[in-house]
Amino acid sequence: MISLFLELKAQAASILKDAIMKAGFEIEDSELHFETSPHADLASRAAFKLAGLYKQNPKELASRIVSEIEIPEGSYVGEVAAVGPYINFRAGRSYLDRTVAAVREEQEKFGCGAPKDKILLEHTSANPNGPLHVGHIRNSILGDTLARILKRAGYDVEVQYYVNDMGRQIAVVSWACERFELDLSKKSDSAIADVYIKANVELEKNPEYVKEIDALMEKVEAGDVKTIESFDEAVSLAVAGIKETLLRMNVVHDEFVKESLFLKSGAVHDIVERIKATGRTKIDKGALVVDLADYGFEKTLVIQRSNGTSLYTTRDLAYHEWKATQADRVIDVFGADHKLISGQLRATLNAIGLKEPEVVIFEFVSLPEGSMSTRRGQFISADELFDRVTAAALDQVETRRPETSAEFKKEVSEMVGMGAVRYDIVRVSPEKSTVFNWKEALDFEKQGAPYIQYSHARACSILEKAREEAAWDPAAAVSPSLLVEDSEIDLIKKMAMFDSIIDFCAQELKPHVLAIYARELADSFNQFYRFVPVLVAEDPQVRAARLALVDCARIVLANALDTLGIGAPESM
RNA sequence: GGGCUCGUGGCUUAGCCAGGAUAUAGCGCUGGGCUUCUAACCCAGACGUCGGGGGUUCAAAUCCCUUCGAGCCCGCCA
Repeated sequence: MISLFLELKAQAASILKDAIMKAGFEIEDSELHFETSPHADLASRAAFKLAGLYKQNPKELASRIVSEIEIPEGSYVGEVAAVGPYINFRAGRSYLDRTVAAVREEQEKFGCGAPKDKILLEHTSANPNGPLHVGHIRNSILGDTLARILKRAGYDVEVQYYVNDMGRQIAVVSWACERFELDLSKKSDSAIADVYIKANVELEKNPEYVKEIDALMEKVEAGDVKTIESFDEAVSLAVAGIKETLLRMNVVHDEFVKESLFLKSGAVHDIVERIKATGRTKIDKGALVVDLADYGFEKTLVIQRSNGTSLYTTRDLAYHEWKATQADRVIDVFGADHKLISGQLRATLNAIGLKEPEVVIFEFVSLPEGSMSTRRGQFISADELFDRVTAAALDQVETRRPETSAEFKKEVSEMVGMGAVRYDIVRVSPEKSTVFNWKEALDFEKQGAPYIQYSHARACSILEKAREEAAWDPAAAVSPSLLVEDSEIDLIKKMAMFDSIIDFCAQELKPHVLAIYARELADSFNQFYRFVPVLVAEDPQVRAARLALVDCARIVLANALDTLGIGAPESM
């Protein structure tokens, strides 16, 4: 079904356009300039535009246009008024009633769009040389939330993690596993990081070891079975740990695709030949480089080392070629350090006539002492963050709900803690760089995930009580028109926005907008909760309508939380 | 040195691409509210040269120029 809010906007546009024509002016649809505003459900600045075109006073134009307004029977538009140069539209009763009905009908499907194209989304793809750290999870959370938004918007989304199983860093890991003992009493990715860090210290001290690393890489590229096996072993250990961390975050990948696949299949060789065929390549100090000057890149892109081996970039080109055949759209979530290389990757793909990925870039998360680095052992692991956050959440549950079972406390603290982490990261727009701070990460006394979850739990609690009193049937017919309090109307209007928010986020690839919406929705519900009694409402019809509204709020809050990948506890 | 991104009350942050109504919200601060459906809540208040300077425009946080500050990139690493 079509989005309620977008339908309201479409109806407002048509009404406004008719009135403008009747007033004797002409205007393009794109010049109606609708916006949401605190003064109206929809406000048009069209009078400003016409004032410029017809050299007249915008205030007078607005009131003249409004005097020509005719609202058709059954329209979602309730009233239109000129306030200064603005033309303000207010949604009518049918819009509110229709919203309540739609949420009750569609339940967990509310906000879902019509089926759309296939999208292949890649995110996280951290090197398997250690555990995920707090920088990586910005990628995971952004990517996973995006995937959830796109799915709800109607896209057929497949999510992939691209596993570097043959780069230089993995050669170092493999070399490290031979040289140092793995402490397998630890989580496997953390054990890998330990030896990887040691190996890097060793390599710094004795640069001649670099030759051993080079030799390993050449062997892998040549298909040496034993070396490949030892790489695989190390990679599997790291990936197993990474998967555990992702699972705890509620981040889902459909497929883990290994880089080496594209070398084995010959795809890397083939794509190098095709790039050569464009005449853009040349040999620079023995290495094969691509000239992308006409795409605005000063520096050439190296796609083959002087010893003939491939690079990450080369294999990534082959991976992207394959992805292009798998889906209508390809989306990559990368850190800011990939800005240049992803631009060069896109240019190269374009040069050989392949579909380019849409790249979502997020800026860095650093520590007060500087940027994070697995190699130098300077990072805070995601696991440590999760442990400390859920422990802090458990403290809260223990003081707030001492009477509950240990199992309940554990479950709720996991939901609240992980929700807090996800929300904290997704609420900030990706182009903002951030500095990680423990005090802030462990602080629940702010309008974050727990606030939204709490609103959901409150709604559930009311419904549970109503059920206990055997006085509520969720499917019973009600009259939404009885919902006339300001806070009721605000809440309904906020719920009606959900599908257009999903739509916007999917179009702009901006998950933080949904995070903000979810908080505003919780705000609206909490205000309703504070000012409007539900269970003790005197009129049974009003009580039934309000229970239906609480149920609607529960549904939309749950849908919003689900799209953010955050658990929705029924009690907390 | 060159490129990209960011700079909004003490702190965090929305709005900027598609310029317009008193600049968004949270934390913190001040004051108030649980005999009423979970107070992880609600209400009220104080706090702002939208980094600085110039320009375009009837109108600039938003567009253009310039300058300062921070982050990232400019590897035969990924």
